Amino acid sequence: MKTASQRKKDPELVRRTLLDCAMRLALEHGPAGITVQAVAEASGVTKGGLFHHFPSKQALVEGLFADLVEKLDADIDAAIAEDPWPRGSFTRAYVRATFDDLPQGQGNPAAALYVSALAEPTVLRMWADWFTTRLARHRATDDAPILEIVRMAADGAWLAHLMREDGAAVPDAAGLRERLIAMTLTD
Amino acid sequence: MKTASQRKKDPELVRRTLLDCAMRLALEHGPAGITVQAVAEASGVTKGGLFHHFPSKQALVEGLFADLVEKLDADIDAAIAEDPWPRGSFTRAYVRATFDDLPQGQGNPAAALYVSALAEPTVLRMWADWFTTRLARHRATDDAPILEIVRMAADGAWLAHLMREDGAAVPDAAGLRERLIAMTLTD
DNA sequence: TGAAACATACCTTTTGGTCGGTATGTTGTG
DNA sequence: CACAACATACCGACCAAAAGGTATGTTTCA
Repeated sequence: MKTASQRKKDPELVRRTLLDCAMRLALEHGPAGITVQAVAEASGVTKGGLFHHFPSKQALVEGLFADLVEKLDADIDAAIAEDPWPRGSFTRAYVRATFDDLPQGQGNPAAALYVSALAEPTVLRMWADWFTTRLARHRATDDAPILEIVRMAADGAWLAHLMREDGAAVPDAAGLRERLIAMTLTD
Repeated sequence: MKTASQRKKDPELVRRTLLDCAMRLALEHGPAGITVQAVAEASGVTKGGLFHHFPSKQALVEGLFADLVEKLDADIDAAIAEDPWPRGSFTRAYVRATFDDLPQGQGNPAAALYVSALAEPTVLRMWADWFTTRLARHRATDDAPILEIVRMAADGAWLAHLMREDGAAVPDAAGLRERLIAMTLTD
């Protein structure tokens, strides 16, 4: 059986390319930058090709969102698994997942998450649902008000990162990260 | 001289109505909801009328942003004036301005600020400029890392508020507010 | 009366989306 | 193994609607 990369047509790769380009466009030009034309063109595919993979633009945005959430989920779970201290483990993982993606040159999944969510009201509700679900799961270890503040500060961090049009990282992001993590341990 | 409210035609009021409706639409349907057609219609004015007040859509969004920033500036300055303690006074004012607008039924200026900024890249830069300017002005009193964290947490607060499609307030927003303000004083 | 404050009508481009066709695979059958 | 039969992946042209914007009226106030 040939691997996907050896075949001439590789729909899985095209799909991923479409999602990647959609994310790039969202980060570069805001939510309005996600147009089927632009995404298809950037992916080297025609509009018809795009609509073969995603039945509508909303499905595309939802697919992008699902993709990013999946990655975020994996990152968080991995970070929790490595954390020996139960209390605040989810909050620390959330902070780590947010900041680790931050300085990467062109791709900031956490920021793209919000940008895509703001593009479609449907996705905004999906985002809210993910949050409440995940919070409920870790209520036993991450219910303290201080931890909530830390998580909100992490959100504010990539928001600040969004405002820098040049890819310049937030000054002393690493120090900020450590400080936030430390706040989850002094409880 | 008649006051504005007594005259039949009141361009100043129309202008404000346009900006208010633009904000409402941005909060309800995201950045994409702010179209000249929708804004004009919601304001009881035709497109031509809107283009009389704002030469372009970008000018409208920039006007909305300027309006919100002006209000935010006033709120912050007022809060600082009432604050007897210099250290962290700006951060406390920022927290207060953010949270006081939060539970209001339909208008959340802080959230609208970001939503409008995301609509046009130009406005995003204006937003960043305002932030750096304001930060530079209060560097003497609000430069501590803890204060930065508090401000970022405030940003995260209205972000959480954005996700609740129903106007329901964030649970225990008041408690959160007090806790954040307390954090600026334990330095 | 003349300038400001609007309305009406129209234009261009872009938007998301459809539809028929074609090339490329995959699968079943002798 | 070969070859039909089918399914998948994609292209290209077209479409109706909505987008932002303009040009020319008509009304209202000072």
